[in-house]
Amino acid sequence: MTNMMEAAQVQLREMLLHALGTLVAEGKIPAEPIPSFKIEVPADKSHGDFATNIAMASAKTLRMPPRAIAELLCGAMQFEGTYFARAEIAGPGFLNFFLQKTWFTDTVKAVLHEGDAYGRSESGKGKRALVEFVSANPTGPMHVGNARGAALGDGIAALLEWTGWGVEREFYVNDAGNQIEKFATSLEVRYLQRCGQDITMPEDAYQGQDIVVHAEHFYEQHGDQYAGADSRERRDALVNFALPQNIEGLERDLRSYRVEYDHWFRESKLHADGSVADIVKQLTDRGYTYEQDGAVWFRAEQFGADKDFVLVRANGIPTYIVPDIAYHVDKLVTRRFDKAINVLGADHHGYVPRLKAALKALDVDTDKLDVVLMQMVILMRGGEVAKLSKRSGKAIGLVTLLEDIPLDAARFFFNMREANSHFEFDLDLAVEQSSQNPVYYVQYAHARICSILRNLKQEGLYEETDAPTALDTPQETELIRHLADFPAMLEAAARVYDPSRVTKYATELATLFHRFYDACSVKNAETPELCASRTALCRAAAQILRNAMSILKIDCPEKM
RNA sequence: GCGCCUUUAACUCAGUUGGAUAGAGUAACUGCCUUCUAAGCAGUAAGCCAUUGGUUCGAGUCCAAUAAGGCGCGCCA
Repeated sequence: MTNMMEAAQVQLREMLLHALGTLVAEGKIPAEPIPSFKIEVPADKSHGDFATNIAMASAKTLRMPPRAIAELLCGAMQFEGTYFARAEIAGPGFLNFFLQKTWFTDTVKAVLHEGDAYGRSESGKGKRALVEFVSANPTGPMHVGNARGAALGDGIAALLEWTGWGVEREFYVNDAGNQIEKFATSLEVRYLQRCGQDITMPEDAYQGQDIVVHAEHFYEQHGDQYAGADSRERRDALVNFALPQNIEGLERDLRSYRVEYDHWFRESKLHADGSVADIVKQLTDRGYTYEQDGAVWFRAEQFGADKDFVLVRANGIPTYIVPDIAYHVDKLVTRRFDKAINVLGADHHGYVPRLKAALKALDVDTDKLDVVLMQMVILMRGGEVAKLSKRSGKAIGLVTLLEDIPLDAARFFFNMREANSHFEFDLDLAVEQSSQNPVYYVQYAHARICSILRNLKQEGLYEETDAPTALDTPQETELIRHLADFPAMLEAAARVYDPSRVTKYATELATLFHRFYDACSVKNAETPELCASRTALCRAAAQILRNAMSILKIDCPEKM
């Protein structure tokens, strides 16, 4: 809850406004409305801890040179009892502010005091979000894109939880429709082939070995008793046999990837309870459909989509988008989520405006639906594109990927880049146990801290204080500044649905810690006070590393 | 043809709502362990931020056009 960055910023803004008021009252500057100005953290630390452009921004309305305004402000500001020690004027008229020690010690104190909860906020309090991700086709194994989607979706869900949202994770199971028919056809052919019939697999059916395995197992149980049966009966039996196994497999594989869903929502439910038919009826009742070439079309263009599209085929079967519309009505209207967040592959981007057009036509608030598009993953090994698992030689999917690389590496790597950027996944790097591997780099920082603390305890030097006193080397203050950034980083990451900010933050934190480690000895600190203060800082850094990694469900080992 | 995304060091990428001298890692080179984990740190070298124009005190960042690459525009999902 404590956000020291924000606290300092708010205080500084008040100080500036107060100083302006004083100057106006003294007649030193004209009484003009204050233009909007910014308080930011300068990139260059020699420019202080905070800087403002207020003098430059108000130069025009006050009809005074920026530096003159800056000097007046500087003189009128009251620093007593604040987090700030002093101000400097620099460059074209920047005002740079320097924090005083109490801010740094208070920051470490806050981290230690709040512990596992440090960084949590309540901006989403009282609101409920449904995060739908992966939703892989249950007719076969998950691919690499699903592995990225799983890490990403799970990270987004966690970020929302950390910012106070009530979050539910959901997997939409496409257990109905055309692809199930294709699944049935594929199973049927393999089964009949197993029964000795000479038929060939259609080209557009599923060619994978998993289908052959299902057919074999089915044959082991039932022999050729379905060989002469009615095709419909045979297909149903095959699907009822194989599909539940596949869905269980998805659950199992995702759980081993540390993803736990609250709901597995079945598409078949929407067909069975009439929701799908109801969508067509509602759109038709509202006059938003028309018939052409025997099919029912939706006037999507009228609602902002690029073109109209078919809802019901000439053969009477609805297209895939109708259950999808029903599904989103269910999320936002029936289940009343304040936000529905979908993680989708970028190849689906054309579909989003169409779905939104239909929802708009049904008076659903489409601002409640946010789609996170995820670009393709390219796997690289030895400088070349990799398609097959090194260990099993099978195509690399979510499961086979984890045969080749550690789970922590997969979850970290898939969250290194923001969703909307093509991702080149370096398989060699992910297995490498060295500093080049960012996962190890971060984990190593944590293990190193644990080692320091173990050593202190062993030598009887460990003192658990949460009130550090003297931390003022550059390595110490920069580390603390970064600790203070954690809550704001999480807030921003949650707002833009971007877990990659967490991996970037953690990597930077590890860097700052390693620098601190190199420059400042804890065990051999000059005074007991300094030793205790640095111990507190170490504990605070480790705490935040754990908090950050827990969001991504990555382990922080105590020994490496 | 229309739409979305991408373009920053040799390679992979950061770069907050426009701010001060554009940053990391890898690869190359140079240093630092009798001292808490060298899986680390410090340093050197490396840039026409794709191109052109615009907006303004100020642009890698915003706008427009162009170029290159990826993806999408089914009675597939």
